[in-house]
Amino acid sequence: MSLRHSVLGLLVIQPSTGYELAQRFDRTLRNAWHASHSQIYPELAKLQEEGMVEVVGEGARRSRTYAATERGRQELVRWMTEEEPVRTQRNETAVRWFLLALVPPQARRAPLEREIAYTSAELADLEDIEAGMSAEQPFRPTVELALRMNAVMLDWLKEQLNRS
Amino acid sequence: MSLRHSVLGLLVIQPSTGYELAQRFDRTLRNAWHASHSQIYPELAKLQEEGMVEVVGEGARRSRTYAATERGRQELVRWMTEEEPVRTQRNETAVRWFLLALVPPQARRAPLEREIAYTSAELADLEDIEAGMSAEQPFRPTVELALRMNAVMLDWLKEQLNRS
DNA sequence: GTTGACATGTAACAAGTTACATGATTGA
DNA sequence: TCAATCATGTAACTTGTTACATGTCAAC
Repeated sequence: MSLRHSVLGLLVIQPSTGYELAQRFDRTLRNAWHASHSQIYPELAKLQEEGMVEVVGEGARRSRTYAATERGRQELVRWMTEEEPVRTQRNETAVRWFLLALVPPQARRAPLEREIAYTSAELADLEDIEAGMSAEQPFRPTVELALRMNAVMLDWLKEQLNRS
Repeated sequence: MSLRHSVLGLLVIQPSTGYELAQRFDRTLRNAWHASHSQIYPELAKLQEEGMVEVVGEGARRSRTYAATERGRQELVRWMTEEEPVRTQRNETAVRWFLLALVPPQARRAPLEREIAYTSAELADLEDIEAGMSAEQPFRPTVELALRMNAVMLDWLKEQLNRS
């Protein structure tokens, strides 16, 4: 269950409301983990009960801003250093790319062009994020990795298109 | 639900028993989708009921070999070309790499070395697979993509280690 | 004969999605 | 005042995991 450690990590980086966390999952963890608000709110309640997070502010529209506690920060480091990673992945896009060879060549163009459009947009997005980041930002390396991976993917997709 | 189309795809590539499918998920779809036998067997039963797969042979130990039917093949192509891809991903390894910056530099070496070991092994594996593949194999491009991505990841991990 | 891989299945539980529900605030 | 976005929550359902259960076959 990476949900709890993703939430914990996001809150260590920056205190947020549940609503903001849902957005941050979609923006900064897009290519790593997905969580919707219906999962986030109950998880925040559980984490609070366990003393891993606390409410540090209340705003408009009954919103509560949560932050990780010292205990939460320690739990995150423990998880990162001591717990054996679960290597199972779920990525429908990767499944589709793998199965591309099974689509007859004439029908391959459409899905390939769709994937090229998607990946180009992702790449452009990452370039914008990188451009707005100072060199010392602790998360810059993560963006750089995503950037390199997306560039490799886009190249590959274009090669596949040229061959069909 | 990519389970059904992953199963369908694997069976189009090569007829298999449920047991073999479980192994193929772990080998060839490692970085795309995971499924365990307790999910595969009921899914095969459902796919058979719907005429997407059929039993093409029975072997030792009450094993049944399934293959995709024409209907199954058509459904797979329909899914690949017409259905809007679900872009949500779940990848604990990616979450961990993202959160690396939150681990104090002194504690970062251990997880980084573990990830380097893991990624090197994956890369070596992929190189073996590629070496045993003829140039015309329809799935060679997929292996090449995985190879390039793993190379990028390994480079990145080594950079991170050098910086900490 | 016994260990390990092959082979299939179900049940209980946990995690994740979709749909339902409600209300506040902002800006056009 | 109306629509969009902010904001939180729960319920029903689907998907996925872990544990339980059983039996076959080959090699040592």
